[in-house]
Amino acid sequence: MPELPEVETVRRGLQPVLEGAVIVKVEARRPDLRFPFPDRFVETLTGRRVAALGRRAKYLIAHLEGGKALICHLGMSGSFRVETNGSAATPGTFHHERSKLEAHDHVVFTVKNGKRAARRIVFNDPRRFGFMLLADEVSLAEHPMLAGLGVEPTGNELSGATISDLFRGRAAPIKAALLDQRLIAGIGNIYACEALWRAKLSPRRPAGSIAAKPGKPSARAERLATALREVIAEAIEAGGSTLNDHIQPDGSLGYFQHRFKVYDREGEPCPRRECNGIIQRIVQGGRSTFYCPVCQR
DNA sequence: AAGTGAACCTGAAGGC
DNA sequence: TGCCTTCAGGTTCACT
Repeated sequence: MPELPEVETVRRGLQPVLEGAVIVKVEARRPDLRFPFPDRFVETLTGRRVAALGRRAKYLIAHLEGGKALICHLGMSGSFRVETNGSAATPGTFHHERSKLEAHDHVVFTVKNGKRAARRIVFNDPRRFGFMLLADEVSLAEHPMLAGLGVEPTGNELSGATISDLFRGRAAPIKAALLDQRLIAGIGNIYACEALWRAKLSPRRPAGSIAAKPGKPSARAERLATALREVIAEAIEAGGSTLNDHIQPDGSLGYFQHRFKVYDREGEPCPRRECNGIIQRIVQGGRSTFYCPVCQR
């Protein structure tokens, strides 16, 4: 389920565990995820200290001392959990046996941070659409997975003018354009639907139809930019609020419960006040789209 | 070139 | 109970 907000929540959860820690052990428990693990995957990571944990769109990037970086994607079903290793009252009692590994636990990192007990960080991914790759820090931005990514929908990078320029001349439905990572990077199926509802824009509308002439403002593009920034920011905030000491009580990270306005609400009344519409489900590009045909134009 | 649909893989849920 | 179909928050590739 990871879109940008979930990945950012995972990043914030792992950051205090990983940053400054040394990866003392790596286990790849199968030869591949979506892609084969790169050559010398385990050897390259073992013994390296994590300098920083970053994110680009839906990619997690662990910057390692020594010039390498680990690029992770969670795919559809990937998640990390940090093993708490018993009670906090008995530090240093880390157990090395793999007694608690579960189905689809594909990668196990053991990290040691200063005097604290070693901890295991486990990557679980039933569908194996996730992947882990290695890159050189100096050419990270040119890595094939990152080079073509579009603008980040966080902060102030994404403006109405930017969307107007990106969408101008495009005949594809605006919903499809939002999912195109080469334009805006990090929007997934849920937040595309949610943002379009907030902006009162029909997902069927051609993307180019909200663009203004170059240099002119577009009220629709401005609405969409604001909706995207807000829905992403609120989701990150909600995710962060679920983190207790950066680790959820069950040890898992990143997946928060959120009540969506239209996503997965086919047949329910539109939650917008003074709108009498009923949420519809349509299929665009093979993916479900949920929207209100009354207030979204 | 841009747009659409299938493919990758497993598990959950619903219909019969 | 069990078998079948459909669907799932992502990306890539092949085809029109």
